[in-house]
Amino acid sequence: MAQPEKRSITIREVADLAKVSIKTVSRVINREAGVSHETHARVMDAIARLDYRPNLNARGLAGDRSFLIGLFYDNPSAHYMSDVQAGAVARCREGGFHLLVEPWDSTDPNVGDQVLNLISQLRLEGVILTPPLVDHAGVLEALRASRIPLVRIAPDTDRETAPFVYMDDYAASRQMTAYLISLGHRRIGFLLGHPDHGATEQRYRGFRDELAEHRIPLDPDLVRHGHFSYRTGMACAEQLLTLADRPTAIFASNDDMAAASVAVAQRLGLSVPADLSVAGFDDTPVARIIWPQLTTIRQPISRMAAAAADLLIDRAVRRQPWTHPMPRRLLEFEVVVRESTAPPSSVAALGRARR
Amino acid sequence: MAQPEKRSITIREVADLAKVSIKTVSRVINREAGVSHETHARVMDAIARLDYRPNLNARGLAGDRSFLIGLFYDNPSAHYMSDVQAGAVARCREGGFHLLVEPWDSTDPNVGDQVLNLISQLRLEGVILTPPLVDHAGVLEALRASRIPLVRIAPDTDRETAPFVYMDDYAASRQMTAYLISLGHRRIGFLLGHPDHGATEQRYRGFRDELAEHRIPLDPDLVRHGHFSYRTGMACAEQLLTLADRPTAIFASNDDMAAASVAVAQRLGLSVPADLSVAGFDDTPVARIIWPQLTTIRQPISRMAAAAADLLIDRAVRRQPWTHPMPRRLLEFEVVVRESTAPPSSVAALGRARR
DNA sequence: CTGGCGGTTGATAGCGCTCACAGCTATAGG
DNA sequence: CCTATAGCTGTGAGCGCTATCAACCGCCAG
Repeated sequence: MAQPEKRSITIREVADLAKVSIKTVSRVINREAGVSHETHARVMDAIARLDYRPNLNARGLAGDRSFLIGLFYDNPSAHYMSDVQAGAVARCREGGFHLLVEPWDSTDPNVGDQVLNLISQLRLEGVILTPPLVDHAGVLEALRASRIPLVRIAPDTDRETAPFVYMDDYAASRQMTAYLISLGHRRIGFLLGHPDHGATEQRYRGFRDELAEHRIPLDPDLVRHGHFSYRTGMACAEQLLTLADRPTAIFASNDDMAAASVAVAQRLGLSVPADLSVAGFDDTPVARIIWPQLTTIRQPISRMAAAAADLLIDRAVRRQPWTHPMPRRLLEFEVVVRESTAPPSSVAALGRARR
Repeated sequence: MAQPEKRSITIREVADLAKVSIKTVSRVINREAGVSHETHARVMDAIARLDYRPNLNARGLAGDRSFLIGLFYDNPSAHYMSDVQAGAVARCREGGFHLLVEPWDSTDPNVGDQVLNLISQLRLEGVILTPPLVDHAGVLEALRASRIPLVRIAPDTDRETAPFVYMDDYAASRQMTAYLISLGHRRIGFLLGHPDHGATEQRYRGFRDELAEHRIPLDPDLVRHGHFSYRTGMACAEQLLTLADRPTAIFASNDDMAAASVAVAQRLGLSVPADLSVAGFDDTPVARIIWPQLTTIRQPISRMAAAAADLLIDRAVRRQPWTHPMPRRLLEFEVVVRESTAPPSSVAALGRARR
């Protein structure tokens, strides 16, 4: 069965139709200056009439480009990655770029090599790195060796060497802590996240400093080490809630652990938020799925990713390396108050008594 | 600051070092037959010594290929997409391909055009389509017009025109229904999914047919229309559970609605599973995050995606169109029994009485 | 009238690879 | 001895685009 060979339109045909040289068409495609208004219009018309789409492979080969940006990750959170991806893809599309997603196994000792291989084959024009891969020494080194433009999302270490985008975990944590204190809580439990994750320390510091600011002593019994997972959250919450002098509120480093705390509380016959307030961090879908819905911090995940893509595209288009100091972008978080927090029952009782 | 210009190794340098022509190197790279063992070894050695990585742009331009497979979606479920992506990426990497993810807005009337544009620019070698985009007429038509190889995941309509991978929603639904019946449930509520989604009908049919098989009459009051969302799930569950003669079990078309049912039940003071059994569908992370954990159906999502990538890569490598009948792959689901289901209290009481 | 200059356009040489086809060598067959 | 065949390797022409640099057209200053 003979296929009607589907040769696609090339730049030459456009040039012929517009009665210009291919170079001029190329100029128009690449938005170069120095094309007269009239010629530009004629070329655009020809492009539209022929439904011409420039071949990216050819553009890439001739110009040593690829119009591809890589999103590298090893984050197990589907929600986080889907937000990142949405933000990055949207921005790429506006800029005429495409997103190539590549998961990496950060425990694989050869991951640096594999990264190098990918990059030199595909000629990626930039790479976005997400936590926790963003702090992986091997990957970072491979990326630097290949001199590929790189933007990091919420990095923890080595912040001077490459541009990054971030939010202020520390400030967010302080703000949430301040909110719990303003409700009247004094005994607040804190659930730490995974020790390898940079945000863990930031969030804890924010909590501690805000307590100190209010001259509330930090009870070490009320601080537990989880790993951001639901399972570890349950264990921590159980320890906290079976304490003789249990906390009136729990601030968990992420929503999964907060959700676990709610579940444990309910199983122990405690009502949330009447007997226990629970606050999370991240505003993942879980926060709205459980009942009561979680008070939490909304991270600007997709906006961070968009900003990262933005930096990369800008650099690729200008074709100029970044200069020191490396650009960075700070994006705003938001404290989202829902149903899982309320004044502690003692205060509430006081309130009722006063009436 | 003068950059030491980083020219990369080309096929010519490999050829020189191996003392062969570039064509022979090309043969080795492409695993073509007809290269003597000795020559092959010499070339491989040169490649390794120079750390040569073929330029994909050049390979693509010369051979009219791209080594790129597109994953097109408009599925709002992060978990679903992340599973799909994981399966597809893994398979692509094994085959030397790369995954380009492209979300589309299926409500945009121009989506067909945009798809066409992307494809002709990037020369994708194949596209994987996920639900519900998989049944979008405009996208499907654009894809067919561009004659690009296409594999659909769990399509509903038009199943003859392109290869697809799927699981048997109908059988899964019957099996879950049978399980509930085997526990002793007779009044079982059913929560329908989104009417546009092909699986909705399949799952409902499975439920109905299994009831019929056991000669259990279908009470129309016990069937409610949700839209796969937590919110609609709550509304439906509320209606069901405030019925005078409420069901002893609810089978929800997906986990979100099942989770909502659990939440509503608990708010109404019903204990799950003692007073109400709840079963879900999909085995999303939610199923394990809520308490009690959901009995549900595990979809082979990432294996479906891997199978889809597999078909595409195989076709790209063979460079032969598929022949009728189009290939299809059926993958196995799994009923995952957790804590949200148990015999109805009447039966349990009976059980206790019998002891 | 000449030279110079900004604005615009075109001719041509690759980019690094694959493909069609030609050429070479060694062995087998007539 | 010549030709046929098979196995392996090389030659040269592009793929569709961008980059370099030259050419051209006014127009103005000297």
